[in-house]
Amino acid sequence: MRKFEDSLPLQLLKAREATMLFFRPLLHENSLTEQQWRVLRALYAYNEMESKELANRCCLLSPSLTGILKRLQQQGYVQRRKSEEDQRRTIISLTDKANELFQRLSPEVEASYKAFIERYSEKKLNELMEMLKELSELEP
Amino acid sequence: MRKFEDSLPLQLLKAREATMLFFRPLLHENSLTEQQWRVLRALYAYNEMESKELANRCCLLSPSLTGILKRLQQQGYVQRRKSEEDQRRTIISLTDKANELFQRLSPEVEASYKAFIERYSEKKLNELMEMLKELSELEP
DNA sequence: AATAGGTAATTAATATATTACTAATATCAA
DNA sequence: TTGATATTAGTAATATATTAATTACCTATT
Repeated sequence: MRKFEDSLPLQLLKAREATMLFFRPLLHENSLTEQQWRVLRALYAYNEMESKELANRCCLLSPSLTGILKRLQQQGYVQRRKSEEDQRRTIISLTDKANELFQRLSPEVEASYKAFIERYSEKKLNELMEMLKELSELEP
Repeated sequence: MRKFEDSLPLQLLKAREATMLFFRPLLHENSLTEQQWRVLRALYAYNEMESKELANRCCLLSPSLTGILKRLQQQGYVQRRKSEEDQRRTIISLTDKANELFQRLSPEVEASYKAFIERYSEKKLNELMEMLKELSELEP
């Protein structure tokens, strides 16, 4: 059988862990989890979204998202409202407080990204991103 | 700021998710979680290991590993013993039952791997693995 | 021998992941 | 319009992730 270290899922996990070492301290300083930041970032990029679309974009399952949103709402970062057309749907958006947080943090996140690129190389990053995107779209 | 979808951690997550679609059904049929299988696989490859080394190889933190081992032990798949030289260390090994499970499953896992390669291409997989391994070794 | 400092594993507390299930609403065919 | 079916969000239960704190043991120094 394939060697243990030659498992693609394991290497994807390790690569992600190594990458997050560049960003985690910054998030941690601001009392944000990875997932919370992912949600804030998606909402900032798309203004507002239904819960389901948000989950898809953030690669989260809806029970996870429910809890994440509950805590983000408690901290005053997001608000929910029901869709007019379809009462099943919830629409999520950022508060002003969240927009301020985002604008304060985003330059630092970009700086971390820059530090990452200096260690890894921009060319390799672009190649890697291409391969990952192709892989993401694969279906069994 | 960088586009939301151009986040490397997000793409690593999505790529891993897409990859796991090829393997998860098989594990699920056998009532194993990803993490449990990762631990079994590492122990099969290295015969026995201290808890700390096992955690490192599997990319798990020790509190997670504690719970995973507890459940694997309850199901009769692993056994623990204290190290003779250093009473702080625990040495983990597979039971016969686990070795049998592993030998029964590994051909099916390899078959899933083959199915994956047919959809993604072996050449790309090798290139991707190289880039991931290099990334894994990166330090901030 | 006694103590200070370090390490390995675990526990505690909280956040998230995963699967199964439920409640409410929407859609569509009969 | 009703009744079967599908969809969305959420709940419940269990497994794992994460950080902090604890316990037991080791090591070196005094």
